[in-house]
Amino acid sequence: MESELLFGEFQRSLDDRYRVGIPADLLEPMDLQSGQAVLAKERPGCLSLWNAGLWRQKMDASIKVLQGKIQAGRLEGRLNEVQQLGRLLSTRHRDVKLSDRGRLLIPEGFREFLQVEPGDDAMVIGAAVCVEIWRPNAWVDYLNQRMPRFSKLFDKLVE
Amino acid sequence: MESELLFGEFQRSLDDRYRVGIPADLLEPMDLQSGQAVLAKERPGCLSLWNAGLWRQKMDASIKVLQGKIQAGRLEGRLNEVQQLGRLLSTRHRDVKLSDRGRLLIPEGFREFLQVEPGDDAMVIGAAVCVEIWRPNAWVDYLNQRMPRFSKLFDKLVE
DNA sequence: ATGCTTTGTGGGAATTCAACCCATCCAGTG
DNA sequence: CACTGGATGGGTTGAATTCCCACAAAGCAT
Repeated sequence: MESELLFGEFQRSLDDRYRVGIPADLLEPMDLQSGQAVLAKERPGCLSLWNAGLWRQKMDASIKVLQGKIQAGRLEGRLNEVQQLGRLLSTRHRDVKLSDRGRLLIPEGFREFLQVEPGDDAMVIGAAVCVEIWRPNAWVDYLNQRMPRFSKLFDKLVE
Repeated sequence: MESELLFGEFQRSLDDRYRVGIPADLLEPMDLQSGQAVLAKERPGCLSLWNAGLWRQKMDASIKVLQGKIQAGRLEGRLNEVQQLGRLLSTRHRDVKLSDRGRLLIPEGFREFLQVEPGDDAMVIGAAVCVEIWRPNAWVDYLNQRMPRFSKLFDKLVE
């Protein structure tokens, strides 16, 4: 299904209406059907943009696991937690449609999460299976914290 | 495949457009196909430049493995980790193409990492399997710190 | 219902930046 | 002392990105 992995780091700026241009290098391999995509809240200062089909796969897999656990009675006493999870899942993502030349309008509710103002810069990052949009600050913080463990993670996934 | 090892230490200056000339003594043995190369962030103050083919041996092979695993669905439940790895891979290296007489344009994002301003000097070092570009400061610091252990390392690798 | 305001979309103009190419400068050499 | 090859600087072109404005759609108040 999805063949190409997404890589690359780009600096982009938001225009006065909270739009970012997604670079062609990342947009093409994403292979969006008429611009249909899913935008998700990843962590404060970071959003992720998914091919709608791939997102569905990802969600289905998680939901299947959850369903299995419920049926096995393993979450018996924790139904309220499941309910809470369901609630969070609802706000965590939203369908979006990229306009003409691959421009993404960051919707209300996601702007605050990303903590950006119109005109601010943003980093657009290829994250193998999706594209991420970072507040520059959050990005460098993340790198400083996470880069040291890079090779361990790399080995784990490749071996 | 690659036979010649790269050695030599050269001082070069960045012009006002962030270009460095790679000395012919290093460029020739690198044997780049139409200037195709890979630039990687080695450590703050140091970038490394690789023959694209050699880099592929080093890294792309692993990425192919990863890609294969994903397509086989073997990382279905671990997309998070793949995503995380992808992120880190994205900042770490970048395809570059050396222009006319082996001049390298240091791309946005690598300039800050190397901590250079236009017009600054840089050291261009043959590191056996690749060429490194150092901020002069970082280079002497590294030498001061590392040189004492040089002979031990030398013996270890040669014996 | 109508007009005003806010928000999203499209696209053109302006600007920035890298690729390309050539000119100059300098050192080493015959 | 002219010549050669490498290093550096700079102009021009062309593409990509940003800035900005006009238009459309939706929401709100009168």
